[in-house]
Amino acid sequence: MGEKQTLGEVEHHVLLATVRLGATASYTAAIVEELESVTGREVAPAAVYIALRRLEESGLAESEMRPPAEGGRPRRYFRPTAAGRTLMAESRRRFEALWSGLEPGWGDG
Amino acid sequence: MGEKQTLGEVEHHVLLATVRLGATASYTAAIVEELESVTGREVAPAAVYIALRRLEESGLAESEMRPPAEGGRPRRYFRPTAAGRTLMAESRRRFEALWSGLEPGWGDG
DNA sequence: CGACAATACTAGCATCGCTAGGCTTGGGAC
DNA sequence: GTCCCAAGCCTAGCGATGCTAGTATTGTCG
Repeated sequence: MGEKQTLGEVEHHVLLATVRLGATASYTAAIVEELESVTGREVAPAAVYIALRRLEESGLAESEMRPPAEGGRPRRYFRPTAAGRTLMAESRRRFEALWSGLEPGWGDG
Repeated sequence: MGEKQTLGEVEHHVLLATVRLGATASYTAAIVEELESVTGREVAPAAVYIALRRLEESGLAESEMRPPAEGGRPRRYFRPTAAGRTLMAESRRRFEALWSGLEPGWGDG
């Protein structure tokens, strides 16, 4: 049923951030910070959180509540499933195929 | 104000196809064929057409009806505006930043 | 204890992705 | 010419995604 074929841009970014951060650091606020620092674009925590939950619904990510090692209130940590990783890789392959032959900076002026 | 900040995956693909095809070949059916041959993924002509029209509404693409050089009924030819090219380049930069440090095939297994 | 800060979470709307069609028109058969 | 067909344009409308504006919960510190 919920066989998704495409990832939205934010969904894709958010999944990539969970990979970059790893299992011990990928909760909402850290993902927001990672995305802003790597891409330079602001993103609302709720947008990230909702994207993650909807990805979980469609089987592309999974999560668990867990108190951080340093102590403090429990957070929800996310990571992509195998299906999520496959879809990310396919999406990347499609973009690279379309970009190939186009100079990286051709649209800048 | 229609100041778009992000491109959907299909929107982005479709804009890239218009660039690849150039001004004399970028009408709906040709774009569909280009996308399928380059990305290997099927896409409906109407999905492409609607994406292009919505991009035009938000100032990221422009179009005109024109009979093809070979003769035949007029077609609508599309191309990205400067704003569209800028947004494509920014979106690409964000993806590459997030991908950097991750092997291209890490999600394949 | 009470206030504060961090974080999870929800509601709801605008935009995007897609399917299932209908409409128009050039060109060929006759 | 006129009838037909295929190419290709275009629309309606629904589910998925992106985002804003919040509320709820719970550690920690004074």
